[in-house]
Amino acid sequence: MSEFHYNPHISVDCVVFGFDDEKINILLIKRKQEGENVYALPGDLVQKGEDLDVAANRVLYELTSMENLYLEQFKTFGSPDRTSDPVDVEWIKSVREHPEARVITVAYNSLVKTQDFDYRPSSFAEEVLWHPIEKPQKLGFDHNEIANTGWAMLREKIKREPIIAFSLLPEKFTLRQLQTLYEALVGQKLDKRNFRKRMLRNRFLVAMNEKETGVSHKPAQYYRFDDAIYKEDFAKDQWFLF
Amino acid sequence: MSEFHYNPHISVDCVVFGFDDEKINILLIKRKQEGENVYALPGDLVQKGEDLDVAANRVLYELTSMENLYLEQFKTFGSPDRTSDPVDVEWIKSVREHPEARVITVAYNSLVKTQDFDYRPSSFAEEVLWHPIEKPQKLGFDHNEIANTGWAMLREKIKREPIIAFSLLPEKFTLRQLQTLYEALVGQKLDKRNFRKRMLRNRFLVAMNEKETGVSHKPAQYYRFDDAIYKEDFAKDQWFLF
DNA sequence: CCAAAAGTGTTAGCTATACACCCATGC
DNA sequence: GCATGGGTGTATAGCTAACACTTTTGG
Repeated sequence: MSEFHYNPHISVDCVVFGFDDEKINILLIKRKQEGENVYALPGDLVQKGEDLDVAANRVLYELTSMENLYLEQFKTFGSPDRTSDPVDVEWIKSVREHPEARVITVAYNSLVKTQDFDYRPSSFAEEVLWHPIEKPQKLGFDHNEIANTGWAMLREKIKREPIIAFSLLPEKFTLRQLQTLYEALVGQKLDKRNFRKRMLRNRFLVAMNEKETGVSHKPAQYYRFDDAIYKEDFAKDQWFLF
Repeated sequence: MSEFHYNPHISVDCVVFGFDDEKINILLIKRKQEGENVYALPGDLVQKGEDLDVAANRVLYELTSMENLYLEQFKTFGSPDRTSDPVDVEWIKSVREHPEARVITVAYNSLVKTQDFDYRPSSFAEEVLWHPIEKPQKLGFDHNEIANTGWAMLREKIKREPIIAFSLLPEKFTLRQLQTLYEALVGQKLDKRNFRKRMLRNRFLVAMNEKETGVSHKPAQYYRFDDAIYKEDFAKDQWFLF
């Protein structure tokens, strides 16, 4: 594949986190490379004249077939020696037209439900996988640094805008689901009664006329997230939980 | 000046805020350009193989002679049409070797005391000035967007790490000075008694054996910021004010 | 009837906010 | 002695955190 229409100096990398109703995972690819198993973040060069946000979506699509997720830029990594590991250097030589070029990379974050997206490796990705974030995994290039920074910044952001969390739940959800999600995000257990008290103060959380069925215990109330009420109450800045 | 050693696609822009003991200002340059007075952020292309953080410091130095300030990257701007205003296009043609190249720019933030730095225009800067942030000022390129984003992100950061604020005060300072600074940062007046109560809970704020002199009112107690106590008390995450 | 998760209230300590007067100094 | 900004306390309302038992369902 010719690369004449790529900007040899600028790449994007995508740090996609996925909630599987239990824990948070990170989306990785396995590179096609002789005799080595190298995991990395999905990322590649930007095209000439291509908007960065557009590039992030394209690159993720080309490698994983995932599309229509909300990617947000969080940091640009540009130290000249970010690609110095011999294994990485060899790989760059095999795929890049200007392997010697110094590349800065603009990193993007996303947070999705794993089950909302099908994925399938293509281009230089041999495999695509969701890797649990609690389990350490060595990545190529400086991708460990990028992924760790991305996770830290995403958590900071959720503290400021917890609304993000609701996008990870189904239309109707129970308070237990919401609490499990919050616990995965903050990385610690929370008190059930206090969690409910605080959460239910938020008017945008509305009880539905529906309960769980088919569970072998007291069925839980379903709630939904009301976007209109949310906007009304929090036009400006206010926040409760955290 | 030849540009063969510059990377034609990557630039840095510096959004430097300065506190003058009263209000917050932003550092601007006036470009040397025929018949137009164009204000802009200090910024320029990155050199080949140059670390981004290094480039930000170099560029700021070359344009303003300011050095040794702490610049922190906050966002990268890369829409293909960020430089479309005819006045900007003309200017680019006059100084760049590859005027047609699409440039993404990595933006850096800083927050300093205005009186700590001498400045003097050089390179393509005709003038360097501190501009009060309350007064709107049209800037070249997409620099208004960059400056506004930088200000918003700096304020967010100070909420999370208010320690930054102390770097803007002299070694010894009064609580009134501290309060004036906080009011400039949050953009609103605060209650004097409550401010003092909360602030003085912080052990790292230590009273000195010294008071103001030569003022025609009750002289104020001087305080200093104790870095060791700060680190001890807040090794992790805790914060009070805000 | 047993297991499993849902659902529910109270208390104590702390934090935020609102608010008004006396004090020390220079001129 | 007067103008100026420094410095101080209290009361109230709201929030956080800790903690244990009853309810509803399926099997």
